[in-house]
Amino acid sequence: VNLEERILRRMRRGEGRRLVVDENALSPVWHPEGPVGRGPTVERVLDGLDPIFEGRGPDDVHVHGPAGTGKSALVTALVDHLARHLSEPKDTIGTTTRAGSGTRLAFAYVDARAATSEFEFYHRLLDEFVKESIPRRGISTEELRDRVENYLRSGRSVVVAFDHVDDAEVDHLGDLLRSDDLIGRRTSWLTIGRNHPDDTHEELEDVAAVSVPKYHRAELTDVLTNRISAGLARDAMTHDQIRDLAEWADGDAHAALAALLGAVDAALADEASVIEPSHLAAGKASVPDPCVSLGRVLALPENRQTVLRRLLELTEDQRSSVSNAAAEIAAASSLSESTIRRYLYEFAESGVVERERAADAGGVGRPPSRVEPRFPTRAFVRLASVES
DNA sequence: GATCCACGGGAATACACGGATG
DNA sequence: CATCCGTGTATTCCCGTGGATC
Repeated sequence: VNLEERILRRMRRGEGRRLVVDENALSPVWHPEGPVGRGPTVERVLDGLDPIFEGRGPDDVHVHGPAGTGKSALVTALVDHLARHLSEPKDTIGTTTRAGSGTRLAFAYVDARAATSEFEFYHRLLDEFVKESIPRRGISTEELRDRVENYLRSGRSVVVAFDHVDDAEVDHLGDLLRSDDLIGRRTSWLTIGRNHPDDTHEELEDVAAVSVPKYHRAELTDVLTNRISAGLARDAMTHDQIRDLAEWADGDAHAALAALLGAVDAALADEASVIEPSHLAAGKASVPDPCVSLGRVLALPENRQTVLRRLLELTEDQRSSVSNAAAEIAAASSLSESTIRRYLYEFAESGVVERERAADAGGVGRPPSRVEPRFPTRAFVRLASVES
């Protein structure tokens, strides 16, 4: 047997085995540089931002629409491109102003899921504006705020895209939008959320709203086809399967991608080279019906993600009460049982898990509640597998 | 020495149920 | 019968402490 043949044989084997070409392309929390479709929506957002093209700060805009409609994808791509074309290179803080260059613009994208405190918010903002790295310890929130103001002092205008405003509890959002100080005056907000502005924060009431419609089945099929041709081996999925997935997801791209990744996970566990119907079914089953977005779960601190991962390893039985689950998890964790219990209640509060009143076992006292995950389980395990 | 925030623990409150009380 | 009480859990709320980092 000659070398050529040996190599060809290896290649064939490798090809058969390689179901996934680029897992990133399949991830529900990854956004392509150029979103598929959504052209008219982009236009309407740009209409709202139009003054920036004349060097003025625009009025606030709120983009809203149901889950999985590509809001984040659209806005991240937009901010990215705008920054590339319209903003000046990042400055160091003390840099003196160039005279006579008109209003200077800067853009920032902040995810409320990650920036949960005022501190995190300003930190992220500075990170977007300024070249030098900002310390995370030993510096006060006030100090950060002052630095932001300082940055704005030289007449800059900034456009801040603030994503997921109604999804986490951002009580400081109100203060920010209403604030009368330099930050309030020189900042144009591009907020993104599920709800119509009237139902989100009172500060958003008069803001121009752009609504993003749900994907039609054909559009979602296109989105999926794009992702799949980039992420999976050729012919790993049939066109019918893709259509079926799009129909099942009912316009929710997030759910579709989460199920897809779940299906891929199942196929890999099977060492299969194509997605079988059973894999697709397993993928769908790994996305519960009321289901929080993967982005929210992955934005949780590492310790909590670990707890969630352990939770998924428990049997039905072990999840039959909060205390029970907490005890089981604590056994294999460095965290105390009481902390884990608190986490579980927090998860329930934010919808990441659901507490279901157990069919009462006739015991004395308040009946326990079973713990059910409400996030895409297989996709989560795949994406969160940052081993320690 | 300063800062933020994750941990951990415990107090307060809610709920379920059976039984006693009016 | 309606209400209250006691007991045992479940759940929520709150806050001091200390780690890690600047």
